[in-house]
Amino acid sequence: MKKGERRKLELLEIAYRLFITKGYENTSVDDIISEAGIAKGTYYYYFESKEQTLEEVIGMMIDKETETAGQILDSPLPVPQKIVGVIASIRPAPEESSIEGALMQPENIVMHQKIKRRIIEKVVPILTKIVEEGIEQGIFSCDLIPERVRMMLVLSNELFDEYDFTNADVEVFIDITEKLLGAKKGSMAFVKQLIQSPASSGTKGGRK
Amino acid sequence: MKKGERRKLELLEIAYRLFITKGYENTSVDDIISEAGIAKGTYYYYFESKEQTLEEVIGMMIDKETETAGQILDSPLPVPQKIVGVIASIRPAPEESSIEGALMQPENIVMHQKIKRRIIEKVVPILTKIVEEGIEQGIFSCDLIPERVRMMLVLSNELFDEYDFTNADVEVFIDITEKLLGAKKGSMAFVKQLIQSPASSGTKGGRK
DNA sequence: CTCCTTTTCGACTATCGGTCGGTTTTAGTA
DNA sequence: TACTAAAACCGACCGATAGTCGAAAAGGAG
Repeated sequence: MKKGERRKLELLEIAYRLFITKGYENTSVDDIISEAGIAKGTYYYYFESKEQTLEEVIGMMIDKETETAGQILDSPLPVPQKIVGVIASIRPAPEESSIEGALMQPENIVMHQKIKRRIIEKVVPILTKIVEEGIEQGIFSCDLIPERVRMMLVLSNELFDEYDFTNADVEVFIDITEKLLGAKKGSMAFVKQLIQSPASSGTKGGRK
Repeated sequence: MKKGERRKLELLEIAYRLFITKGYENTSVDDIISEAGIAKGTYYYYFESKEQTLEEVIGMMIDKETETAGQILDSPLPVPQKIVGVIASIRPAPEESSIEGALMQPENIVMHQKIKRRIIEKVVPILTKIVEEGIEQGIFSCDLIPERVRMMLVLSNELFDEYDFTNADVEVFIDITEKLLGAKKGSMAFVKQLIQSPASSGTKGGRK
């Protein structure tokens, strides 16, 4: 049936917006249904629980955030750019920065954490293929690729999700990436241009 | 006054135990007070909120988990062993594995995450000093030490907190650590002996 | 004893996630 | 068109839970 699916999508979008602006914990089911103009029963006709709604909202976000990564894999870009592109694609887009800002508020750790985990899981195979491509081209040289790729992703997530990361962090991250993949020293240095350290442009300093 | 502090500590210990066994979300304030044999009002005389109780419980756990790290710093162990010791110290002790097991249940992500963050923040300066010691001895060679140390901790936390990590993960982690600190290849290989991969001894395979 | 502070009490409130029995809409079918 | 079964919807109600509050003990210090 069509009707039902449209309604569910509508609810999902309302939930998405509310979860992100107010935080998951601070959004009540009543908030969602009053905004949608439906009754409690209707909500629970579409969702088993509030938690399941969160899970589906997260699914939506992940699909949105990872589809770019897939496109990059099939693009004709040079391998190092592909890697940067993929890592950048799972970072907040400029126009969504306010969203991601909200994502990091303390009341959203749950959602944030779940998203990160699932994104990594989905991106590892993509990045693995890219690295293998780089190895064939003689740019990289390493074994245990999925494991290495996973660590890269864990690091980039953990570091760049912070409120502020320093230029030194970026420096070290590039260094690790090169050594991790057995790339030539400096071959990833161009990343520095692409990543804006919030600490270097802002007035407030200090970690965390 | 003495009376009050003892009571608070008592409550904190009950909360600690319940949070860990049942999970933070699944532990009600009523659970805590009924176990302590006090009234609701008394609980809120000592704590502003349930959330603040969690914060204080976490503080306790962190003090306990990081005091070992401090002792290792001042011990006469060789530098590589010190590093392994520190990293191991912020991992679940064998006799506490059931506790940490509960820590990783889905209902405890919040607590778990908060703990990890704060432990890393506290351990970075300690590990930094150890690495500096290693540099003086010519074992390591690198700059930007706090940043590198932080990444090591982020990785070890993220990897070894998983339900299962493979031998390949350990392999790569060792490789990264050596390259990160500019250590000689193989100088950290002895770590392998110390870390038991749950995937290698268990029957169930597959990541996550 | 009196006065003040610390500690304790428990009934009460507000909110929230979730349930349930029943009603209306929709869409297919005779 | 009339009937029917399924899909969609409703909202009163429930149980649990975090947090409040005014008052009552408990415990000194003078």
